[in-house]
Amino acid sequence: MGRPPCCDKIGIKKGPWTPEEDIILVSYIQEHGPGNWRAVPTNTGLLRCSKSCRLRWTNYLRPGIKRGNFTDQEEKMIIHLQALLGNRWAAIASYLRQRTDNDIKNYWNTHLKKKVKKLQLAAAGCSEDNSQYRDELASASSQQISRGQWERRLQTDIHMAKQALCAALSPDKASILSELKPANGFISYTKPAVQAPAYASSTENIAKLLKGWTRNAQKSASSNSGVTDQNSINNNVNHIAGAESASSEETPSKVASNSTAIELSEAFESLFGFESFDSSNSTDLSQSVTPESSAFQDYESKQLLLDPSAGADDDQMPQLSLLEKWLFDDQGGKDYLNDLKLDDHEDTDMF
DNA sequence: AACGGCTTCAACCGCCCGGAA
DNA sequence: TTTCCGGGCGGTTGAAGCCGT
Repeated sequence: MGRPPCCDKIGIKKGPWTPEEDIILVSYIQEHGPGNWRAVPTNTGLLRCSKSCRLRWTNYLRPGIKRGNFTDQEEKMIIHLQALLGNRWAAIASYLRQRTDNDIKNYWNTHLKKKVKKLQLAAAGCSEDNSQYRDELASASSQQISRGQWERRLQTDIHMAKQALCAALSPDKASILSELKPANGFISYTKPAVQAPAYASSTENIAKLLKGWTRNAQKSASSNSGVTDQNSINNNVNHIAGAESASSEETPSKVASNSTAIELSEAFESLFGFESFDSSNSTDLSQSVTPESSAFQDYESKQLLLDPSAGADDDQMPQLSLLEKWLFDDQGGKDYLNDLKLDDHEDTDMF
């Protein structure tokens, strides 16, 4: 039998993506959802390999991506996480929901690596005034302490999160639970107000591209014969934007979920000692901190992309989200902690 | 204005892992 | 059990932009 290869390498285009390709890809994912990347080039006619499509989506077009201008908190977070996890960029990215692993990796390589090196020199006795990051460096570089502290905080905060979830799911909150559960059987922790900007950011990305592209196209109109129909593309973008705004409509279940989502997010927010990195999303659990919740959000995002009203058939859908399963599954939590447990530690005074 | 070195970051490459056949 | 493939990940590359001379 055997499946056909991922891409036949013949006629596969490489290099920068054009706005037209972006729109085709976004339109396709808008309709079918992310995943099954192998089918994307075939179904869209894009002369790209499936990997390239996936990367373009995950690193650039995916909704909710924040680009450039890393905040101090994000910087500190990355420094901490890099010290803790090493170059596991995907793991680090899962704690910074608006950043991609590629973005973080690039930022580390171009900015933070130098900065940390510089600060290590400073900490070693140079007179240069780097007080802003000196403490940061000290905690990040003293890994024996920080790892232990992190682990303890994780354990405590996971416990807090579990308590919050148990409280939310306890019988006397059954009504909340039932309201929490959207038609597809998944509990939505996502504040509805957040979805719209998330999708919008994708549109904005493309709009920005188009803006630049329009200018470039005037310069080199003859060089690219396949991208002359600006109106159709604009229409396409408008169509996408329209679909996005439609998907952002507040549903009763989502509105009902807000209070519990906030309650849960407070537990999660403490996970790393400071609040959500984007103040506009400070209570958005979907911006929260675990790889598991990341997976959950990806799934939820997919569901929304596929069909905002999808999943009316409860019987065919899992009753617990990945996040819930993780929170309820002690072993899973232990495994996760074991992953983080890089060495023994003696510190005891964190809590 | 022209040139060369430096920096940034999107995209590619190659490896690995898990699941399906 | 083995093989194959899709997807994910980290490392690397190279084009484009920036900056100093």
